[in-house]
Amino acid sequence: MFVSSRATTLHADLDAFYASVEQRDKPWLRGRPVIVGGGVVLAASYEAKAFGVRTAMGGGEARRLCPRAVVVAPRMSAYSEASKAVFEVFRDTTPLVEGISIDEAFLDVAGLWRIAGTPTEIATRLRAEVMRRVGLPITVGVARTKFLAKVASAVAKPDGLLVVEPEGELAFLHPLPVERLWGVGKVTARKLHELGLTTVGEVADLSESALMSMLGRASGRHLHALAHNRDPRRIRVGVRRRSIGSQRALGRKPRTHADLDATVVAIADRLAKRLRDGRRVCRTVTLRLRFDDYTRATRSHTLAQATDDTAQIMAAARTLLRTAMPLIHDQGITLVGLTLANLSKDSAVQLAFSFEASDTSELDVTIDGLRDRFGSVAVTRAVLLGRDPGISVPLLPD
DNA sequence: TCTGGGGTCCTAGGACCC
DNA sequence: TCTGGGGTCCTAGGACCC
Repeated sequence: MFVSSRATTLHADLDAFYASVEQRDKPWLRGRPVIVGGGVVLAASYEAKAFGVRTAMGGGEARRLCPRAVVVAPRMSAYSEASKAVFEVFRDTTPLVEGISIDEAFLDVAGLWRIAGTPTEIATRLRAEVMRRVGLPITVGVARTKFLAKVASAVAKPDGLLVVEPEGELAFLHPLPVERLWGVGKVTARKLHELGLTTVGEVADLSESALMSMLGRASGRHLHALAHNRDPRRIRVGVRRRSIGSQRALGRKPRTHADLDATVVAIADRLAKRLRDGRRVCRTVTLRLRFDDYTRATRSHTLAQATDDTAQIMAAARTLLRTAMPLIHDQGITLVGLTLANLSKDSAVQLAFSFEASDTSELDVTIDGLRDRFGSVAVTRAVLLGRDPGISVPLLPD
């Protein structure tokens, strides 16, 4: 696989995104500590972060750390509009944009040298354009791999630009704390600390098999690769969502089955609409519950046929809720949610047929027969079996 | 200080098929 | 008759990310 030998991958990440939008739209908030969201912190301005306020922190602790902070309610539509405007700037820079979330993306600028200059020049211009056109500060990391570009932007925050040239990769990466590795959260960090490992360089000194036995096959392999800055992933455009979900926190008030059922029905209705808006169908419906001791449970059901029908999704969700009721009787329930997964395009209601044909003309006849019955039929795979058992000749590429 | 809402990917066991 | 290995799908749970 081709991997650029130069630093041509950009990771662009808006700074304290929600809080920056609030400060942009409300000038009196500029220069002051701002917290978006009341129950938990959805975003904190850098003035608030200076007091130790962090995303996902409980609201009470945040206010204790920074009593002067202005707490504002989230305005999701404003953020989504700002995000769209920023992504327009991204796509005006290069068509190779891979969005990761509402406020960050990878950009591949490898082919732009002649028309747009060096990656550093492109990144500098990108930051200025986002500020000029959308009024928001953004940090850009530039490196040879996606992973390192993301680390670079995290290190350069806020309102910064950091280019890691190929010669300086490991010297940059190895002194950093293990928490900088993608995929190292609280649990993995604790495991590594218990083994006396605190820096990326110390992880890089371990063999892959040692890491695999400590952390499991996939994460061991993954961390070993990242610690050596091996990350062959290319930038991909147009990646489709694999699931959609919605959930509702309920507080600690006791809920009856009827309350929960009504909530599940409302969520199923919303999700089915989103599914149809996105021209997708789902096969798997998952009910998720959270209890007052913060343990969780899920119950899922996979339908025989993909659907976007509200009634069908609702019925599956209500059945799951009934099967989960024994769990609910014992404990208070504080959250209920649904996830729709196994998504495909709604036009791709797929039927699989298997039949034998002794030659291609017989195959054609059979396919014509299917077309008569089902309208359009796309043949996605056919295998012609030879006379000798065990030999198969692919008729069409997969 | 008690904790939102949106996602992704991995693991492991069991059922089932060849 | 006994034994087996591989592959796929489904379900439940968990870690992680923004």
